[in-house]
Amino acid sequence: MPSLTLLEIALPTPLRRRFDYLPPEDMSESELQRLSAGVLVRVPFGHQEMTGVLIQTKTHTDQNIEKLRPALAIIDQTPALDSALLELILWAADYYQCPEGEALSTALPVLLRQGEAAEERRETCWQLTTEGKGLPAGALKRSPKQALLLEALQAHNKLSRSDIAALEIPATIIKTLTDKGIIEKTFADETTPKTPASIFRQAPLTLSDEQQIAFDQISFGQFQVSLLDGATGSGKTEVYLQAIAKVLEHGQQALVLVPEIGLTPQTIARFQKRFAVEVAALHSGLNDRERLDAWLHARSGKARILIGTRSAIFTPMPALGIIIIDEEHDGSFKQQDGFRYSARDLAVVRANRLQIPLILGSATASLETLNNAQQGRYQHLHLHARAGNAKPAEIQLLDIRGQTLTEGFALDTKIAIGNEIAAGNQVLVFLNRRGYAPTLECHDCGWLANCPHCDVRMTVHQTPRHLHCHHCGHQRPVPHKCPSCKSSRLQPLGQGTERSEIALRDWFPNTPIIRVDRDSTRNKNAMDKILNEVHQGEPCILIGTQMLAKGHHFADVTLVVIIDADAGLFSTDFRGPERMGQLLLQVAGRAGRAEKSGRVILQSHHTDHPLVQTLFFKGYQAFADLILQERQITQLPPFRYLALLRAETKRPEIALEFLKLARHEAESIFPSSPQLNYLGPLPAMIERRGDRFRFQLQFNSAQRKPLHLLLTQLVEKLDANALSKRVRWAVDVDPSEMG
DNA sequence: AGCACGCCGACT
DNA sequence: GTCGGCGTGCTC
Repeated sequence: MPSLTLLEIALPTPLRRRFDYLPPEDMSESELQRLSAGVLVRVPFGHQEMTGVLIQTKTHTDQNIEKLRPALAIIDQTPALDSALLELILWAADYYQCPEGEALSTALPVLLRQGEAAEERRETCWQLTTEGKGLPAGALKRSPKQALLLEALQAHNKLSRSDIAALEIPATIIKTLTDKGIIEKTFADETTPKTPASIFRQAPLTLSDEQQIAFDQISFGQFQVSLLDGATGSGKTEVYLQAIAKVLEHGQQALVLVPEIGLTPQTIARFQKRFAVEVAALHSGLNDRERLDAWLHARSGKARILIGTRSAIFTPMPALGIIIIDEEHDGSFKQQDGFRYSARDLAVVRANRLQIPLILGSATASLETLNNAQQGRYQHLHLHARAGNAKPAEIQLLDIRGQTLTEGFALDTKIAIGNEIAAGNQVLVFLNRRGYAPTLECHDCGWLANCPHCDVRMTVHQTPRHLHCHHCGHQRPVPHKCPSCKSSRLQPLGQGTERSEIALRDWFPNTPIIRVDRDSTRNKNAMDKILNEVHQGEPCILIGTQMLAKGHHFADVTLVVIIDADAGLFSTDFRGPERMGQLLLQVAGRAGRAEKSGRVILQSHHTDHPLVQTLFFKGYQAFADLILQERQITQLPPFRYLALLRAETKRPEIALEFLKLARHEAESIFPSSPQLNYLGPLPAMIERRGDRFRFQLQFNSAQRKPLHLLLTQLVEKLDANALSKRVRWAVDVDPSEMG
């Protein structure tokens, strides 16, 4: 008698264990033998049904065999995840102390999780119905667009959605003709992908000497991490493109990760213009079906290049030959909830396992990466020259201590903006705070508009006029009278982009003022419209948040104004100064990119602060070295390894009690020592958020290994404790935000 | 996490 | 009389 085969499955629950199932009832023994890890399985779970990932088949279970239920179905015989990727995800779940099932489900496209078959969709097309075919040429004359579509279909038999769009026929016409019974939906013919004669659509550029030297240092076919260090416009992208060309020539695939706001149609177009191979993109603008399609194309090898944001690091690519991470210092590579992984760090692991090169590009590399380069673990490649012979911008630190500011602008700043506009140039004003003003204050009693659910002030917004909490989303009307003293003298306090926009409009009534922040670009295509307008090159003033600093090129901007260079200098988060430096340099880099030379004005109350001085007069490397020295003294990353145990509850005592227990347990596993020590429980930076009180316990270790060991044992202990069920808690390994 | 079951307050 | 509040218990 053959021994019973059981399925060990990881399910998307926070429960840190796997579940055993009997095979589906209709499954034959031979089919069962062929099952491999990574296959998706539909199973009953409690009163629900869910999709899990098969980890292995086995013959023994520690459960009562009577309790096992049969799985419902194997979704697809071919594994959704190949074994290398499955192992990477399981490794990451362990490293980040995240339940396996949760990690696996973050890594899988939503549709697969919902039980959809992992099949490529055939493109929908439209064709003429029998009735439609009976229509004479030149019919439907009264509607030119309808006639055009009819004519096109008479000529081409089948047209896809994009074919029709290319004829400038709106989607409503498709619906009208479908309703009239003239056309009908069908599928595209199965096309065999044609192998392009050349991988190039456009010949590669000739590399500069510096680019060539950098490129020559990249070794293919083996594990190697390169920090490609060069300012915006120094030609990093050309090095990426040629490195990609190299792996494509070997029949391999390339994975490119970019920051969340960096994945614009222009970015994708840049790769498509160069290469004649299929380029797939994974970004937040896609719907679930489009995501699955891009994912499937990468997995089948049809797509040779995949460009994506953070989660694209988990895409199966059977012939991956290189990983490139652009703007590697960007915070969006670390997920901030659920499975708190760092795509950049996992890229190092993935590249190492596959023995392929990884390129980390940045002009303002993270201190972790810089330190790795200094220690010789990564090679450090430099690109100094700015493309097109552009001169570096001239930096002016404007000391605003004691100066009268109108709407946040010093008089000199205002004059400089006016001069630049008069000379026919464009100006960029950077203020990293959206809304009209950070809060509302009562001039008579000092009342401040606090959020009823969080320990933060509510931001005043002007259009539409309301108070908005940027932490929980709570909104309310702006009061006419002070709720505390009934005074009507309520005034907005501080400066936001909306307010600066209004002030600039008032001062420069004949110049277009273009605001760029999350509010002004909320609508689809809003950003494209803005970019088009700016690229016309007419004089204008751009005012916006960090959205302006990342990714977009404004060739005609000759003056960059930074309203408040001090934000971040004294932040509670130890990474504040590092982030400030990266952001300021990025903004400053927007000036003078073309023939025109640029100028940057930084308004600051701390022009003589050593970090500010170093950053602007000695450069980023010196600035980074200064911070690194500090980090070494204060025992912080990258010299030490951190983890946080975060806990939140509606009643503060419970979260606090939970963390006290956690600390006690931690002490009993590893007594606190200089090698591995504990801090807390402490209240989070914003103690109450969305009506929940938040606390955290900090772990600081000289090495990764003991910290990981401690966390694993601690989580197990906590999981077994009843208190843990009454608390929303999570471990954050290598946290990027300490709040 | 979901989702059930289970025992106490204000309303169609 | 019910609808529904969230406490707690379970999921192979």
